[in-house]
Amino acid sequence: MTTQDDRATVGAMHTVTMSDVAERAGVSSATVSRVLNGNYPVAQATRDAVNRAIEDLGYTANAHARALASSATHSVGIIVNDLVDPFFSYIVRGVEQEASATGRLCIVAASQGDVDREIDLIDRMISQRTDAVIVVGGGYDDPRARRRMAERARTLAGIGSTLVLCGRPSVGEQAPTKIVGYDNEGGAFAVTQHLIAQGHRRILYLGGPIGLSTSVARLAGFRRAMQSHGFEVPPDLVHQGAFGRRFGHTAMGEILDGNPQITAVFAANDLVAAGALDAMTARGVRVPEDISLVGYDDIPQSSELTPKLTTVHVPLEDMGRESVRLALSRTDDAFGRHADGEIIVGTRLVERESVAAPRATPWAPGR
Amino acid sequence: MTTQDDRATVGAMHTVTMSDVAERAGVSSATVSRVLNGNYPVAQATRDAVNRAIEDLGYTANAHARALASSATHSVGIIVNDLVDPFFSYIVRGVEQEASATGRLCIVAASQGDVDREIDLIDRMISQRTDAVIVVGGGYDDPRARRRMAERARTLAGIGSTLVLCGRPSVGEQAPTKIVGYDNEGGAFAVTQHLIAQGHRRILYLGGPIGLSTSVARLAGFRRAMQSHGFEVPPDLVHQGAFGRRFGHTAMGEILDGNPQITAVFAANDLVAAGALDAMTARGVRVPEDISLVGYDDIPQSSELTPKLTTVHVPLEDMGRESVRLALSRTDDAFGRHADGEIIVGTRLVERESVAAPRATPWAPGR
DNA sequence: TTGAAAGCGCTAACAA
DNA sequence: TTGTTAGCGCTTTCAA
Repeated sequence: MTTQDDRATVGAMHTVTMSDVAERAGVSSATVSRVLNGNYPVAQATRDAVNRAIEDLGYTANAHARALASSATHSVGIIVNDLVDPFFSYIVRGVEQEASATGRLCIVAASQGDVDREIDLIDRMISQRTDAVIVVGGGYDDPRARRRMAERARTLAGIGSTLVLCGRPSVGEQAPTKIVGYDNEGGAFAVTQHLIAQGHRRILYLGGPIGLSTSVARLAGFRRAMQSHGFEVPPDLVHQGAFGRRFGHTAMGEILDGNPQITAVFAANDLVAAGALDAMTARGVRVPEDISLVGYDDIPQSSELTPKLTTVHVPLEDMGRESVRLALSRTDDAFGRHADGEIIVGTRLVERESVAAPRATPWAPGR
Repeated sequence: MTTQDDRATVGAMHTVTMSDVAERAGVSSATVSRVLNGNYPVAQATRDAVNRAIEDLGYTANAHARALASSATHSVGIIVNDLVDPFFSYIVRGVEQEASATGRLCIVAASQGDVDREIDLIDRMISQRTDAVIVVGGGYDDPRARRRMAERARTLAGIGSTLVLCGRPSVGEQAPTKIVGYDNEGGAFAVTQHLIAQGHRRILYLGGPIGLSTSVARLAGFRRAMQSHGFEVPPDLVHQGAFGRRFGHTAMGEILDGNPQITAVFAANDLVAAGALDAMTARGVRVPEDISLVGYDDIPQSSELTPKLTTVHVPLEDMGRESVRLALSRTDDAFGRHADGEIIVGTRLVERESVAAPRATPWAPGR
């Protein structure tokens, strides 16, 4: 009577299908489908019989057959650089939450920042016919990459899906994408202003891959703020490279050893800031007494550093959630004005403990 | 000639299928399938024609139709508590790497520690017919949960898939699962030994959900080490609760304020250790001068704390990779002894800076 | 309220 | 080397 017994009875292992259930319940498979989906009236007695058969047989519907017949996959795809980087993992968490709240499964893949791999992954998601494919994080402004991306956007639109660019700039007006972004340049402008207001003039800009859209925008905001106050940005005070903690640590160490005469550091993201902080602490540089430090993104760890990091808050999890909401909202452009396919989430300066007024004389190595 | 033009020509949007490609290339769809899969010889000229048609039409194979016809999904499923917790995200990263190295996509879902939800997610993965479903992290020793899990394992085995328990204890000898684990109890024993060897006697055990297998094993190792030296473990020096940073912070704070007269803390994992460290630092407790601290897992952040944390290294990413390898290795038990369905990865004590000999008189609040 | 039957888009014998 | 032909397991008209 139990599942196990029945299985044993069956003998040769044969995947249980809907018609097995139908046979056992003495109905047609169409009826089984109806009780499973609950979208058509079925007599209570029939329903019970079917459910009992399902239970007895340990039947689990085949999602692929279902997808093929109904062309509804109940899944979303998401592509990130790296699954352990908090920037991405918080966004993934948001996506997963919203997906699962709407009964969808989440296919996630890591591109490791490789453009070709990213395109390849999108193609695989297209194969999966996911309801949306969400590409996260900055991209490089390569015309070829944009073109390929735009092509994918069209293909996806063609199959009733949506390409969402989350935290990544548009790939062209023509491409049918939706966008969830935030004002990178503005946020950078704001933190820089904050530093300037405290009296800082020689500020080091540290980190971020050269050419990555996110880097470009943050650096631009930094530059604009400096220039709007008539301050120069000497080339030796702009050190780009990467977004990781290790980069922050190494680069900051080298720079400090070169006696840069700076009073503040603008790290391109919080991870870089954390690394830079390590390097400073290791050299006896006090933050913020000797040198002030700001980051970007406000990943939760930032408030757990010593000192707590002043940074720009970006609602990562929300961005993830909004990405799937936006993708799923069928803005029927066929009828009149379509709802905007773009969401710009708010960003704000979070003042904590890593910024103070500059010292009279900048910190110098060799105590 | 271009993709776009052709699409425009088609008129009403109709998903491009294999027979569209076949027609355009003037061959049968079987031939298209052959060039796509490259598993049968196809004349070069034919191959070229087909590829051109694919290109022209912007054809992307439907993975569901493929899965249905071939019963091969090229996907693996993974279920974790929380995607942003480094313990899990490193394992997910390992799984994703290995999956994608073998041409598979990765379906990931978060259970938020909810047992029912976990079972539900497994069922959804079964629906997807993933090549493996990997369940990560400690479980509660609930007979009902074990039974349900064992049932799923059987179902999965029945469809040629595998349930992998990664960092989670067996659900019974009978259940056809594979296991990737590590010696939780032994690791806990080892760090505790280390603390004892330094001279510590009053050691606080902090964190870990009560009853969660991982917690249980770590606490057991702690107890065994203490007892093997004839030391008591007073009930007020065992504070369980959760695995998060916040718990570590709050609980440690309260305990310190109660003047516990301890010389060391064994945090159930690194996150708890990090939180406890914050609480200590905030109260002017110096680690390790006043109180020593150890953690568990060796998440990368641990070596970035101040002081760097002494902890037990667990190869999280490897565990993820091994989980999919193990699941995919078709150990044909039909023919003789099957390879062991269990991998126990090595664990080791990592001595860093957070442990020292105890002070003559234990730290007490109120400076 | 239920059943019959025609696909969904692809793979895999089996023939040719 | 290629085509024909059955399905894979489900949904969804269309009838009854």
